[in-house]
Amino acid sequence: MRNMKKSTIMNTLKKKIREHKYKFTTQRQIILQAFLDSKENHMSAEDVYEMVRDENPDIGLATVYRSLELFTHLELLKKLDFGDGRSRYELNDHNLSHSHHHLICLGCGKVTEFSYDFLNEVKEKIKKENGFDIVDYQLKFYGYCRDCAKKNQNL
Amino acid sequence: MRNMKKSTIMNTLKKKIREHKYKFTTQRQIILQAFLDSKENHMSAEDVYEMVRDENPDIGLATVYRSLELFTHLELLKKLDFGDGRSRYELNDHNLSHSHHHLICLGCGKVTEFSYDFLNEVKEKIKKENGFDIVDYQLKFYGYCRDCAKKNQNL
DNA sequence: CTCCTTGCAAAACTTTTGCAGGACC
DNA sequence: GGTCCTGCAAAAGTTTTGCAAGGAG
Repeated sequence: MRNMKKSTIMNTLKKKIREHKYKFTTQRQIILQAFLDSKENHMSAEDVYEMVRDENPDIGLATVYRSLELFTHLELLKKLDFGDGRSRYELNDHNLSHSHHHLICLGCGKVTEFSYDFLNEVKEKIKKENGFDIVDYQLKFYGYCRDCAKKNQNL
Repeated sequence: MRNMKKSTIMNTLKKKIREHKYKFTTQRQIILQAFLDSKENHMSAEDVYEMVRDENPDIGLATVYRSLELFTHLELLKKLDFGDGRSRYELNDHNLSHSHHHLICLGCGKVTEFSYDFLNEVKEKIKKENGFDIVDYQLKFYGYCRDCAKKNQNL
């Protein structure tokens, strides 16, 4: 998905919203556009609100929250938690078996992405042992990034 | 750790608190005891507060929050997030390579625990590729438990 | 005795909600 | 035109903080 043209992605998102009988409003489009344009991959509601105000200063924070909730429900976004007291969101690339995970630095708080496929082998095991059907999963690693590991050595 | 006598565990926790030059106050002991006694493995601050008031009605909610933060910092507890808007805590059994993960049911919200070791193989890879030193990790699976999967079929 | 810790109350934040007006299809 | 959606403001809920009094070592 990251390789596609932004306008193509927007059309896909638009289609998904309409398929579910929701309206593709200006506000919803602007919010989705923010995710396509942002360099920050993990935006909080407040981050989105600020980006979106540049485009349309009249938009309300409640609308941002309502849209993020809707988009998460429609699986256009994934809701993440990095333990900093607010929820964060990223575009959902619908690639379950090749999804990425997050390396969260305990020193500087930086979040890096990391690819590693392991779901399929575990999925079967969990189904058999627990009778639990996995739809999605989240894997977070906590530790120290290169820079912070270096700083720790100097203490 | 789950197999040890509670009093032995409490002594270990006490020792750890004192090692770090913090005081082992009555309130801190009562809060830790709540974790040892609770049948609920994943307590929110409010859950802890309610358990603890039975023992000492004068304890303040702020004290609970401050203690949970301290214990997490000392790695006596692990802070978890199941996406229900409040943080939850569990005893940290310091068994990184045999740690457990959580199966969160999207139907009924029930959280089940699940053991699966896979850290060691990934740890090296991440160190080499990203220069990132892993200290801890959290793995959550979202899906449908046996009961809810059955209900879904009947729709 | 000296700090660290606590309780209380207030504050700070994030997120949710009610409602009247507006926009989409 | 009917219904869904938005903005505003207020509310709700969780977590944090300031401060004076109290307790542990």
